[in-house]
Amino acid sequence: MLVTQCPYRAAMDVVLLRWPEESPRRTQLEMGARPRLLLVEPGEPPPDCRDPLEDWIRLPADDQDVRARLATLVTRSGAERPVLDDDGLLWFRGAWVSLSPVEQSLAGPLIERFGAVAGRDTLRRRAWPEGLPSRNALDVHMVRLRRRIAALALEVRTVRSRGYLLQAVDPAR
Amino acid sequence: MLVTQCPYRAAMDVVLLRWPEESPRRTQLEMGARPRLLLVEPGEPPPDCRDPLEDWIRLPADDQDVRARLATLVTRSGAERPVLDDDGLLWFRGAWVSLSPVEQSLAGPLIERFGAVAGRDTLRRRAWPEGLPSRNALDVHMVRLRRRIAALALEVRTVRSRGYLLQAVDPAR
DNA sequence: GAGCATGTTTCGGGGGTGTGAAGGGTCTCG
DNA sequence: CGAGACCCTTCACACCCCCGAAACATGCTC
Repeated sequence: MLVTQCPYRAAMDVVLLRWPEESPRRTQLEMGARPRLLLVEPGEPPPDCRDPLEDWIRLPADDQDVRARLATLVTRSGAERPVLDDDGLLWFRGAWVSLSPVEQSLAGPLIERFGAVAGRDTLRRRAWPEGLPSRNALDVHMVRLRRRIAALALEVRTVRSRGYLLQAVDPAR
Repeated sequence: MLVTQCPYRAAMDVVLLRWPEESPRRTQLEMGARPRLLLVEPGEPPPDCRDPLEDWIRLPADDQDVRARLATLVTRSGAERPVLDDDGLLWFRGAWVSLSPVEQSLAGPLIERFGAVAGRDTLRRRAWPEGLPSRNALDVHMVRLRRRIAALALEVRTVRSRGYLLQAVDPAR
């Protein structure tokens, strides 16, 4: 039996932490691309937030204000998808890798169905409309694509006898 | 040669507007991709900000808090770019190096497309409209340009069979 | 002459793609 | 329970082409 998972992309939970007390944890969360809201102690200078997945609010704060900022972070974290630009660069969270022509063809359907399964047939037809060159060409190119996108914290997971699924690497793991 | 001033690219101004009074203007600014900070009147519910170029703050607010949010928006909007001045000096983050004529021609397209790929053909035509002197003249000059701009923490990255991409060196690496 | 800008040659590294082969994991059928 | 079929992963290799970089040559300017 397969692991039953939420079939749509669940927005990631926002982590609340105190500023500046918990600053080490902030760095750690940034590495994992986890959305976070810094609660700034009265009198302390506010942090320098460059990451769109980070926000802060001055204490004491309105409850509705905190909720509004949390909602924004949830929206932003759930909306982020990889993008393949016209120059063959795959962008994700501000970083990029360059893809070879075949890899671009494969990445297309995977990105369109980001978080859901793209069938092997779909991928085959997109990369080789004239027919597959050899029996395992798709598999080999998938290995190569996997290795590349690992640098962006993306992964391709196999769904046996169905196809492949592109998703962000779970930072908790 | 006299350098009179640093030609910093003016960071795009952040527009301050009152919320919810000036809500029509907000839409207008969003269309124009202008960064903006909404000043939320006491008691009013905060806006739903999805755009990374938008932020809000509850009134009354600390002066340092407003400045911090403005600074964040400036950073996000004014992705700072290198500038090539009329004297052949390439400026970036307050420092400069001087470029030879050919290097200036090459730097032009790279700066215009800062962060994206500039095609080899584009670069060739810009530097040698009459035709490339030899097979790998472009490569050689690119090596020389690379060496120079390294002092500014800039780098040219190759995108194989497509062209070159100019970007700031990632300090995390 | 010293130093710089530019062009040219040459060697070598490494990417992009296809192919064969070995091997592991899972399911099914006897 | 074991054998085999099926699906997928991974490695190693071959081939071609793109590009990097050093070294050298030439001409120009101060």
